[in-house]
Amino acid sequence: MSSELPRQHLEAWRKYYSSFWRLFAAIESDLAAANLPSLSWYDALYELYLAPEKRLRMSQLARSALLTRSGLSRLVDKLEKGGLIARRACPTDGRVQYAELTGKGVETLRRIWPVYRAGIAKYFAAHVREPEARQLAAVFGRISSAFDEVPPTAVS
Amino acid sequence: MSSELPRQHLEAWRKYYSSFWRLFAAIESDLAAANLPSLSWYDALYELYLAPEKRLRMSQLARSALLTRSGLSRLVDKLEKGGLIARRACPTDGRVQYAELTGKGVETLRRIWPVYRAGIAKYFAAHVREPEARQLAAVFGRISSAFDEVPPTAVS
DNA sequence: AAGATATCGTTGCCTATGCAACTAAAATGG
DNA sequence: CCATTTTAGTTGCATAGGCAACGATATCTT
Repeated sequence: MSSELPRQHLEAWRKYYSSFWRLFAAIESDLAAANLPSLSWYDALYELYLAPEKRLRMSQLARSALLTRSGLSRLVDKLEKGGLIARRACPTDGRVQYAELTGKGVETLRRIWPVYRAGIAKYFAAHVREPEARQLAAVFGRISSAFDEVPPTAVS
Repeated sequence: MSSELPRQHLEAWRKYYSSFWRLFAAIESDLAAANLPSLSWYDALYELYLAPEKRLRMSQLARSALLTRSGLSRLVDKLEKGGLIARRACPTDGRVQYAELTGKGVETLRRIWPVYRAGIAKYFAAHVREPEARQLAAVFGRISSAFDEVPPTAVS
């Protein structure tokens, strides 16, 4: 377990960390200014949009949308109240609920995207050259997928 | 205003975004497991640690710690209650308050750092080669500093 | 097949933090 | 030098989201 942390890496971390918060705040602020829902709504809707039949189990949507199950449950309440998704019972397992994207949900996604895209372009992409973008995708792909590895079964 | 968003850049954004949340959650979770304060405490304490005389005005600390002034005000309440900082009035301007790091604050910073560093190493640095780290620092430095530019004076 | 255990989603409760309104203290300007 | 405006920090109120406990259902064990 490398608790080693070279100077360059620490520097990279610090800039990564602070740039993220600033980017995030700037984009959220643009969305709010346009009277659009926040990124957490977008994330959940988009995951459903990508899913087969535009629906996912609650707990899987939670994972995809980077929330806990309880957090997701409440988010789904709001999305459902707004008519953006519908809860559907699973016919074969009485415990599971599906969240299914509605037409209105798709429409909302389409209203959010232009503003979100503009934010990504303005605050992020404008400062990243194409080869750098490829590199970032590669590096963060590795970092992210390390979390997907099978969790060590108790004592690994 | 390039609302243009090339494929590579979008891909980089998505991975950047999701890897950040996972990293952040993992590190926070490690800190909580070690009975240590969260990153927001660390960030504020560390900014004070770097500051001349280990103190900053509230509003400047807010900027540095990536919080709003109101959020910072409450954070400072807790840090003060824990004896990690002290509020000090400014002798020349009755409106300003300084937050000043105490010895106990420094000590807390030192208790947090090993766990934080291990998290950065394990979840982030382990997946980043040295030249990549340099590149990340450069790119995120550019992104971050774009936010420091003089704000456009009303109509720019 | 019945009891024990595990899993899924929801809910109670708590904390963090943002916005807008407020107070006090400067700064400005007439 | 008083009146207005600006600035710094704090506070009321609201929302987001986590943890742990719960109820319902499914799976496993004997």
